[in-house]
Amino acid sequence: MPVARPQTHEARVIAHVDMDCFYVQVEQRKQPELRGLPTAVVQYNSWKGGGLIAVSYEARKHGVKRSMRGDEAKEICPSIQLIQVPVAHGKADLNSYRHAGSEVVSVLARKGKCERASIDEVYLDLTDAVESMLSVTPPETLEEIHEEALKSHVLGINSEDSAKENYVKDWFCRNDADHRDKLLACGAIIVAQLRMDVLRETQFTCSAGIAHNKMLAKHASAMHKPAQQTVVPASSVKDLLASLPIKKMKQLGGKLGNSLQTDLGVNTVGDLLQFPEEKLQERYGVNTGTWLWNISRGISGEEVVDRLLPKSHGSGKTFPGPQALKTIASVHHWLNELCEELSERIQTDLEQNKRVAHTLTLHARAFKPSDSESAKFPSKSCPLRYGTEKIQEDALKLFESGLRDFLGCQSETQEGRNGSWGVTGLSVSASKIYATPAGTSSILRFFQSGNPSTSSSKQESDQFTEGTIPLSPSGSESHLGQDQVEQTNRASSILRFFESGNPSSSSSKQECDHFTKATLPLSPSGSGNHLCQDQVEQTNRPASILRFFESGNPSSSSSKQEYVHFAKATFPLSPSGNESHLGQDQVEQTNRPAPEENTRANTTPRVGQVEQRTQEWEYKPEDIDPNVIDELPPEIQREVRGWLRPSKRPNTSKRGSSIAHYFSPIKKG
DNA sequence: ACGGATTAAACC
DNA sequence: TGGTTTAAT
Repeated sequence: MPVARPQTHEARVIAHVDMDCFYVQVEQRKQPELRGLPTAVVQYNSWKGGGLIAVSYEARKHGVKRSMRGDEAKEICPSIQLIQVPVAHGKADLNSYRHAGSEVVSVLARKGKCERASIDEVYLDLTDAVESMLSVTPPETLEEIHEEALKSHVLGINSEDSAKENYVKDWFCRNDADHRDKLLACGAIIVAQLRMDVLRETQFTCSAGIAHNKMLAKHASAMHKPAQQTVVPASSVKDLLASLPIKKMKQLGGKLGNSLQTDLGVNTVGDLLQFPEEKLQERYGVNTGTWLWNISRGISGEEVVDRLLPKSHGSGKTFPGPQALKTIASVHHWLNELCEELSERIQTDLEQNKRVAHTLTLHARAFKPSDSESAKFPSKSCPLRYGTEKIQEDALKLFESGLRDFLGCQSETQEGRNGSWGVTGLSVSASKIYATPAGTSSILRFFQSGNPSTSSSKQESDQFTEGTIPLSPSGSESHLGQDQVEQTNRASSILRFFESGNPSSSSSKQECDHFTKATLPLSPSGSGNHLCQDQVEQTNRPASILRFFESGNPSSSSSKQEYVHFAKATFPLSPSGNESHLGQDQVEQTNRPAPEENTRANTTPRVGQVEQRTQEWEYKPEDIDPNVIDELPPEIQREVRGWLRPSKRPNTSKRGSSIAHYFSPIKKG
């Protein structure tokens, strides 16, 4: 499964950024009075208090863990605040978290290559940014390094707690430093800045790891949480891996890791070192064997790919035990719900990112009387046609087809109650998503209003566009009033401090602390600094990022507002200069390109829509299907002819026509 | 027959 | 290719 990749000769600087209990933070931003309290996000409140999917660090200290039931959590930690995941279409609705994740990506993508690894994690390749920093302002020339960077944990440097800052600073600024260490030091400074940017612009804290490859960075980011960062110098890799349990290594959490333990007696990554590459290869194959040999030495050539958007969208739901669906009608109902959500998501993707999905896939889990365990419900896929109704129709067809396969020649497969098959899980997903050509224009509008043929789908689509679903995080931060200007002025001193350049003067630092304390009371009682307190105890030195949340004096009643305004008002002041007045909606745009970054597209995407820098696919004029062009409205035909060529019509047995299918992507180059 | 809902990617 | 399997969060 893992694939060995050659390592590039040049030393890279890779960061892994991981949001701290992300869903909790999202909910706490919506409801700031929850900040500092033991909090968990829970879904499906009905049964045993629902299942926890995110737990705040305050709650973790009481032993609350993910995948616990709400009831258990209450027993262990009676004061815990349980927040329900929003529900839409009769199922958990993760849109607000997706959106928040996009906000974060928008900030982090400003330096170097950025890969969205999950809803709350990204990898960054900072090699270029570091190289240029090193050539202009290497750490030893900086007259001051920001506190947050100095709070980095650096693996392998020995230090006493009291003097640690100095150790880190010394490590950063050593003249005799290994070149690779200098690279990492710059990386740490850049990452600290990015994390502060994230906090300032989204109100979320995150943790990070900085190392020479993805694997090491990933491990590092988890070592000190929350709101801290960890550096892995090459010299400390060996010790780090020597004691790392094999199952904790990415890709080894499952069967392969088990096999390593039971078959080879390997319990730590270090234990792998004694096996010759050939032995590993003959047991696990060339690829996996080589990969294992490499990772045990901290070698991993896996590249950070520039991808800010997901490659597929899915919507699913389980129907455990007694809830199993036993009639076609009930399957039909839930399929419709799932398809509705999926349709909305791909529609949004189209509108915001100009991407078109090409494949619809249905997965199901089911049981039947006869052979009780082994048989699996087959996945089925087909060309994806835009429009909720079409998706619903196709998904049902796929299900029925799958059910026939599943039941074989078993007797009753028809309407109404049945023998006793039951469906315990359903999901639909959209994949093979390609960017449409950069040129926007009428073709997109055409897509956006659904399918050409049916007027009903157009209606639906319009309806949706008007906002049946909340696409922006409903929450405190979205309303920014007329007093924005005032706030902007007010925040200017903070900006100077936070803004990357030079946190030089000590006066500006003071100003910042003062401001922070005066305006950021997060808890009504005046004891709003639980998070910080906890951290102090735990680490004995609160990161300055945590202090951001500290509230010395919950002074004014308007303080909460001020806080929100602060966060909103400061971000648009990126050094780009062209700050026109933003409407309320556009305030949410956080990812304008930084000035020095010329590699970026010139669009200014919104949050929730994330800019793709590289156009991996393009459409060629030869791409049009002559059978279909006539179905297009005349004014569009001209345009389409410009950049499409005919493609084989997928699966002619499927009736109906999806415009999407007349676009066949051509690999660039 | 509860750790749910997603995502990704390798394999055949 | 589509469909299956593994894995991670």
